[in-house]
Amino acid sequence: MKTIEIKSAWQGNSDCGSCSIRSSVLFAELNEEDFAKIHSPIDDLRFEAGSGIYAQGELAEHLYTLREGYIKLLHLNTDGSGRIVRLVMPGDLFGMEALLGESYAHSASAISNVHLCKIPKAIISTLGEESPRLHRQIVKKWGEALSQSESWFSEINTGRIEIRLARFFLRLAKISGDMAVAPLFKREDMGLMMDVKFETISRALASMAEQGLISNISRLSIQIPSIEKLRIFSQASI
Amino acid sequence: MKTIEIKSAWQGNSDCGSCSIRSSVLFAELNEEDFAKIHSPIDDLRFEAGSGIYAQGELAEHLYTLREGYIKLLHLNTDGSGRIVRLVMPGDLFGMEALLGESYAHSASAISNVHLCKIPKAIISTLGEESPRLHRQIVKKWGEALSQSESWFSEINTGRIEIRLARFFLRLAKISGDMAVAPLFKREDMGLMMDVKFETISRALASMAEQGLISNISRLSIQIPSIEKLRIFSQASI
DNA sequence: CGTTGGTTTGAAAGGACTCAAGAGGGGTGG
DNA sequence: CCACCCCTCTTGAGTCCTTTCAAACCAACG
Repeated sequence: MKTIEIKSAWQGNSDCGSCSIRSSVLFAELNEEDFAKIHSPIDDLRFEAGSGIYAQGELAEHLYTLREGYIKLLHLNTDGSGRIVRLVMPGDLFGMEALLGESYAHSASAISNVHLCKIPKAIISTLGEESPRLHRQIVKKWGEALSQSESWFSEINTGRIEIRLARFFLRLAKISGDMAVAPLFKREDMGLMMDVKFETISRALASMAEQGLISNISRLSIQIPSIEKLRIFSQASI
Repeated sequence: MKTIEIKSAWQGNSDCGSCSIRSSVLFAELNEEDFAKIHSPIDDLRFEAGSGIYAQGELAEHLYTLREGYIKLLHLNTDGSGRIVRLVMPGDLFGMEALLGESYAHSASAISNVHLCKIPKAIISTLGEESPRLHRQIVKKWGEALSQSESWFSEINTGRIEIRLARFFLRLAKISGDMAVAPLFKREDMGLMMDVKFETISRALASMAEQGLISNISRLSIQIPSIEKLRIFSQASI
C-alpha cells in the first residue's frame, strides 16, 4: 500500500482551487473567501486495489472525495454476513459519518487503484456553519448519496440476476467509440453487491455472453455490443 | 382521506415549540430566536392507511416529519418493478429531496394510519443557512436516513427469507410486558421490502410459527415469545 | 348472504446454492 | 526464462429455496 501525500491548504492558486474535478465535488461552489477559512491540510492519497480506507466502527475523523477508481462500502451484520451498500464512483463523497461525530457505518476499501482526497472533519463542520454555499453543497452531496443508495438498492437488487447485471452494466457503462465498456469487479464483490454467490455471477455472465448481450468478458471488464439491446433486455418484465 | 389542518408558526408556546416529539425531530435544537424566523405555516396532517403522500417524480415542495404510524417509500424502476427502499418510522424525516430543489426520488404512502407534519421547503432552506443549529440537525437527519437505508439494505435483504424476517421483527419489536410485539404489513408490501413474492412471506411466517419463533400471527402483527431465541435464530450463520 | 380484497396452502417448475473439480493468469523463485 | 504455486474464475451435478399458477379460505362490508 503505497501512499503519496501532498499536504495542501488553500494557497494562492494551488490544489483544491485548481482541482480538475472540483466542479463535481464538495467544494464546487466555494469562493476564495471560503477557501481562506480552510486551515487543516487536505491530503491527496493513492491506494492500491484491495487496500482498506477505513473500517466499520472506527471513529469517523475524515471524510473523503473519490477522484479516480472505485471504492466499495461494505456493511457487516452482527452475524458476520455483509453487503456492499454502495459503490463509490469518481466525484462521490463518502465517509460522511464524520460530520455527525459518529463512527463509520461501513468499511471502505478500494476495488481498483484509487486516487482520493482525505478531508478532516473539522474543516467541514466549522466551515459548513459559516458558509451557506458549502452548507448547500453538503446537503446536496448527502442527498446524492442517499438517492444513489436507494436506486442502487432498487435497481441492482430486484429481479433475476441477469436483469440485475444488465442494469448494473447500463449504469456503469462508458461509451468509447462504437462499443460501450463496463467495468467488472471480483466475482465475490459483485456477489456481495447483488446478494448472490460468486458462482452465480460467473454463470450469469456466461449466459449473457451466449445471448449476445455482452462480449469479451475479462477479469475486469466486458463489452456491450448494443446498449439498446441490453436496455431492452433489462426492461423485459417477464 | 380526512385531513385536519392546524396552521402554526411559532407563537408563544404553541405547536412546534411544545411538540411532544420535538426532541427527536428536525427542530430539536432550535431556540425561540430560530422559531421566530419561521413564517410559512407547518401543517399537521392525518392520513388513512393506503393514502399516498407524494409520488415519485413530483416536484418536491415539502418535507415531512412522521409523528405516528408507518410510511413506505417505494422506488419504481423504469421497467415497472419496484422496491420499498425505506420504512419510515415515527421521528423520521422524509421527502428531503425538497431541500435539493429536486423531484421526489420515490413515492410515499401510508401503510397504517399516520400523523405527520408537512413542512414547506422554504422554511428549511432559508433557516438552515442562518441557523447553525438547524444546519447540524438537517445534516444529522440526513445521515440517519442514509444509515437507516444502508442497514436496512444490508440486514433485511441478505440471506434466507426467514432470517430476514427475523431481523425485521427484531428491528421493529416493541416490548410490552412479558412478550414483544412486532408489526406486520400487507404481505405484498413486505414482499416489496424483502424482494420476495407475497406467498413466500406467508409461507415463511407459517414456518417460523411452527418453529415457535413467533406466535399469534394476525393481519397486522405477530408476537415474539422469546426475543433471545429469535435473535439467536437471526444470527445462525448456517 | 354474496362480494371483495387480502391471506394461506398446494404442487410443479425454475432459479440460486452447495460442494467439488478443473482451468486460467499473475507472481515468485529457481 | 520457465516451472510452480496461489488465487480467482469457470463449469458441473444435485439439492434447496423461491416462484408460479391455482384454488381455497377468511374477515369485513354492503
